[in-house]
Amino acid sequence: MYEKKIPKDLSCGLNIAIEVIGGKWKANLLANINKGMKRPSELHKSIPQASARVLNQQLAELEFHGIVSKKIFNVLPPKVEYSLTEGGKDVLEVLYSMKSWGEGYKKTFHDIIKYEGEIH
Amino acid sequence: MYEKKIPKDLSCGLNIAIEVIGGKWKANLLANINKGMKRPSELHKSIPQASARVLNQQLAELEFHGIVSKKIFNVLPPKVEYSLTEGGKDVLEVLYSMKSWGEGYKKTFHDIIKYEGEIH
DNA sequence: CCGAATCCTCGGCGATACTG
DNA sequence: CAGTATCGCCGAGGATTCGG
Repeated sequence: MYEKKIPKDLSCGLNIAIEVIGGKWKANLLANINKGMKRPSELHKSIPQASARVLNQQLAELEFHGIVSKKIFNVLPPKVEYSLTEGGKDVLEVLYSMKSWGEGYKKTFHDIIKYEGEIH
Repeated sequence: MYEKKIPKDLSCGLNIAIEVIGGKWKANLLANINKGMKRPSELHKSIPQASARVLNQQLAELEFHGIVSKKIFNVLPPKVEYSLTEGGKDVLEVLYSMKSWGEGYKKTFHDIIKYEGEIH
């Protein structure tokens, strides 16, 4: 279910990082979980661009990789909460690094995107 | 050519980082360029899992976003070299962060993958 | 060697409906 | 509310060809 068809060189730490947190929405999910949004419906609200189904898949992979843990409450209506594992908290450093760079790059980026809009 | 269909919230630095360097092979390309592999054929050899065409697309996006610059030599046979721009060098910090985390996570990761192989 | 153009395949993802 | 199953579309990306 979680097999990747493309055999990357997984002896390199960079590739492992890409594999584990490089998914389309994984960094966002982790950031939101860290902010305290733990339930699937909350996460979906904060990332409406992706369907609940896809977010579930990404969360399942994160859980499989040991980055988040899933707690299921047997109540009605059902309740599920995700949280970062101890090991998962280490990836926050990576997220901070990405966010920090992105903030600094924001102006340049938006200038480029604006230009792109004009030539279209 | 470079438009993204999915409108993310681009006011967040994290999303910008994902947008610019989150492509499937971009981090690898940047790492290899930084290592001194500058020609398309070299890059393709170092990342044989992706076709030359796809690598070209990713490089074009990196160039469009101002992370790498492309130098074309008008000689026969043709010669092209990519290099990091001044601004592009800043992303190396992010790559280091990812690689560092990945190295630390390597053992756990491979244990999980191994287990996955067994249950298949 | 570089890369544009073409064709074609395949799987990611949305939509919907259903169960617990 | 959470999660699975099914269907169908669309586009990313591989393979190939050609031109410079």
